[in-house]
Amino acid sequence: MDEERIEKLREKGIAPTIQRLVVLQYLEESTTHPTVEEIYEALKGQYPTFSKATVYNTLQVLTQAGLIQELTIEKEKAHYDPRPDIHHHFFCRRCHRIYDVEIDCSVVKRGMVEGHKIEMVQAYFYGLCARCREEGDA
Amino acid sequence: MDEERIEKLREKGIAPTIQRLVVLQYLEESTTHPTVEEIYEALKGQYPTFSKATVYNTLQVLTQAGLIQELTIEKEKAHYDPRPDIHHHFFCRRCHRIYDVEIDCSVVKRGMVEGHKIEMVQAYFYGLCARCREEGDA
DNA sequence: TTTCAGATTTAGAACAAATATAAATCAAGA
DNA sequence: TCTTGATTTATATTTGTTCTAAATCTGAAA
Repeated sequence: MDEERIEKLREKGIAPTIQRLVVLQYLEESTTHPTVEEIYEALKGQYPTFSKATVYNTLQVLTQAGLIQELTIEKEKAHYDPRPDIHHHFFCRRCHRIYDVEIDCSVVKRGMVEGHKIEMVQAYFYGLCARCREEGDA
Repeated sequence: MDEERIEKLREKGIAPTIQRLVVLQYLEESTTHPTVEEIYEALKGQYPTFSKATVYNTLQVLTQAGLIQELTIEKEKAHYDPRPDIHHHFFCRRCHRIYDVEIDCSVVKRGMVEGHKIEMVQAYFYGLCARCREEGDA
């Protein structure tokens, strides 16, 4: 069950502690791009002594290892995405949902822009999502 | 001299106070995408009672009016760009300079992605800039 | 087993950017 | 000149994040 995740961490030289496995699992099973707060709130029930500092530590370790990625789509707080590969995101100003968005960008593929070497990309679209557009107006 | 800027603010219904004109002028004459701190430090000398709160207020007013734009390219602090139109940015991990980047993106032009209506776009490239690449290695 | 060393977790303090508040100041019209 | 509303200002507060140091865990060595 956790075997895959354990292996994933081991490959990156990260000790597969319970806390790390639990955070990674939660993130992998989520589709909402949760914040630290949301992850912490969701998990503290199951693991009484679970600390918010651990969530911060773990997300940093996983991000640096390239297993997940951090989104700064909201100025106030970071969101986390279980997919580490380059893809884009849409933020709905009405419902605040964050959607993955697949765009085939030649600049990204080339890995260069105006002489600068691209190592990472974050592209954020803001507006009204399909769901909210159907529901109400504005 | 300030006539243009005064007119710019008036058109948006913003009272052209000295503080606002000064912040806008500083931003328009800069190419570094400065932070609140940098703007405040640069201007407080000339205007003794100038307050950091005013910088925050002013940048918010100008951003909402669509006269400038806010960049969340660094997680810790916001940067400001005198150009309100959609264009992209490159952040150098070595020198921390922020470059404007012009990309002709069909998705942006279309104004839609996967059914979502795009109202704003922020695209950030991270890596090693041309200047730093020439200089040293890594 | 027991001991030890290093890594990890934890709680809480500290920090920094940003926002909120409330008083002071300013500007324009009556 | 007076009044009113907007703006600025200094300061307090909030909030997400990082830092710190003690506690805990884990695995290897004795």
